Amino acid sequence: MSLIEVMLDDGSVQSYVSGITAGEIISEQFGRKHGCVAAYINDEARDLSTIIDQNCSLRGIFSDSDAGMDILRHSAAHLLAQAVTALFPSAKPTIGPATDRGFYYDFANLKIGDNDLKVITKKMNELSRKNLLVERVECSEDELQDLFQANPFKIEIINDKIEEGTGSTIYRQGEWYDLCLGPHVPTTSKLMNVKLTSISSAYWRGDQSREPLTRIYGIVEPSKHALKETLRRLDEAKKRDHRKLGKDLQLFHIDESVGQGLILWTPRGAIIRNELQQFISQHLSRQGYQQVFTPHIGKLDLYRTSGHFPYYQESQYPPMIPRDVMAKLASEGCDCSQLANFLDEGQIDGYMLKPMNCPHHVKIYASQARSYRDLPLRFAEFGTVYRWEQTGEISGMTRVRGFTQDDAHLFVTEDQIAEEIQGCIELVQIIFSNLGMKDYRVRVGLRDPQSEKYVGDAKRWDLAEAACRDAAQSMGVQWTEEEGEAAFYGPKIDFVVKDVIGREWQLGTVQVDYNLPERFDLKYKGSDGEFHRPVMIHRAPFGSMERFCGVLIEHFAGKFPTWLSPTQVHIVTISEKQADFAHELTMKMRNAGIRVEIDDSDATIGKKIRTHRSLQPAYILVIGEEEKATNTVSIRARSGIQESGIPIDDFIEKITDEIERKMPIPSIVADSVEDEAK
RNA sequence: GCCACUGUGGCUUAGUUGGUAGAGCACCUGAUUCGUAAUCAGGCGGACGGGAGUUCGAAUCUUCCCAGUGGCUCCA
Repeated sequence: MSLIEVMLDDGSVQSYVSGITAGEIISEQFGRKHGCVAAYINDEARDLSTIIDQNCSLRGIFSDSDAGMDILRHSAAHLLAQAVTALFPSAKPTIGPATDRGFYYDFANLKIGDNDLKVITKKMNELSRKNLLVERVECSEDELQDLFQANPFKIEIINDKIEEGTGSTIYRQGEWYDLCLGPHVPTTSKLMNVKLTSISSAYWRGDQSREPLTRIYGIVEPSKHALKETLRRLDEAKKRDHRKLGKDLQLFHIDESVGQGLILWTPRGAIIRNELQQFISQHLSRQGYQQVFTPHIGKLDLYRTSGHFPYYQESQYPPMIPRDVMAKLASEGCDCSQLANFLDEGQIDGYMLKPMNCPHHVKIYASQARSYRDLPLRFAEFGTVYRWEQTGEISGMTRVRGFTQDDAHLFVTEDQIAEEIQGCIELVQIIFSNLGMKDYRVRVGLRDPQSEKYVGDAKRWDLAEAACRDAAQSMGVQWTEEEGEAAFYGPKIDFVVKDVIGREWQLGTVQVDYNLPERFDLKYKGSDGEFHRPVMIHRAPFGSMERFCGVLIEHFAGKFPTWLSPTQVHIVTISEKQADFAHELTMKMRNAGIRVEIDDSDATIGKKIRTHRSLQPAYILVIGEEEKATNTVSIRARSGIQESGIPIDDFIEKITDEIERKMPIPSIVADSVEDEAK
């Protein structure tokens, strides 16, 4: 019996009898309830059942770490597949990875509904309770072929992923086994606290031409308490979903008779949008932007030149063709496919809802002879664009078919690019920091070298991509490069944030474009007397007003800073006797530029508070006999904290200051304490 | 676009095996004038997303369309 030396994670080196398992060492170290799911052996993640027979380092992987949760989730996916195949023997498991919030498993040949989730969960719990040992088994390729012969998906993985003649491992729990590299939790009892959340679909290997699969999503936590907590958090997140809050707070409306993905900004929402636009406009004039206005439509030929119509037809609203042209075509017996051909070939022209503002701005540039002395030229417009998004993709305000970009196009010389990108990024950062949006990532979107969808030559692309990289680098924040995330005309720097349910949305964006100037043959006269080609920079710090507001609603959970609150102050009276005083007060505050709403109805004060707080004004002022007598107000913050006897002028001065300084949190009265309705 | 699920008055929602819809909030009216999360009473309002079908009879079954939700794919 030989001894081996193991270095533990506290740095100490202990001797053990060779042949001990990793799990046994961990149990010695942390006790039996160690909450450990696997271990790093020489920094490699392995099962707790791994036998230690030589000197090594050993570090437990606990379920409170990302790596630990990953293993727990992956194991839960196995348990899910075990339960599903037990209940639906014809279902064929394909793959089942962990995600950063839970896990899923994709099955072929499985048709289930929501009700089945309960049954499957029950089965999972039952299997979990059996405390099945999760065993790793090394198999040769032939053995694998044999074990999975009934499952063509697994066979495909074996054939594709496993090197000829090397074999791999399976994990076995009870009767069930799956092709897997592991590691996994030691027993199924670790997987008691699971919840299956939804059913959806996917395609085998993400390829629409391959088999459709049924995907089951779930979450798992190490303890009952943690599961409950996670479910509660998910529930909380749902409450701040902008689609719900948008309705509750009367910020926007989507009406099916207007159209899918078309936002109707209701008065309260319009205020928020307007404030944001005014806010950015200040910075635009400071940075030397010039405002322009352009129409919502343009001729097809314009978009033929820009490349939008030929390359992105399927994501645009269909063209509008003049009536007389239609009538003539009809009388000639023209069918739809001929019509499409005529449109493609440019034999007939029509109009299109603009998918982007740039062609219009390009035409403004081209409307005059430009000299290098004019550059950079910066044309800004809150321009509304229309895009034919796929039906299944449209969602709330974040993915829509008509939206307003806080757009601008900068026409610059090559050596102005870097500085101008800097200015654009500064705008985004001003917005984000002002609104306290810290949780975002920066992505430099590059072209996918495999794809044909991009316009322009490679040399230009290289230059533009280099410019974006340099700009990102000089920002001093973390950024990543992603191939295939470029616009079709150029690379870009995107600011990406997550919504409450974890979906990522691109907000601010800065894009470098060598192509449109080329396509439209834009020029400026240089100091050398020769014509040169300007470079365009597209940028939208908010991205789209719709998407930005959607994300912002969730960011603030509907509790906007005072300057953005649709109504900043709600005045409620205790009784009819203070009505006159309250109206005077309202007028006084409105004259000071404060958005005030008044309620002098005969409802009880409790009722009024309840009604008005649901609209989340920054402050509610309660006006009773005392306030009237002393010319003061009683302030109630969203937190429920109140302060009485504040002189009116005092309050007006403070709130005006708060609004002007765009304070992120109303702070005349403490807003920090939450007393959520039960 | 694909897969699954959902769709009842402005909002939230009940509606068992098919027999022509119940409620709360909101709204209106009356009473009440009451100090900080819902005063009391009465009333208006829906043929159940839309069309077609099965049936003596459908919100409840079938089918097509529309919209929403969760995903997939796609996102200039």
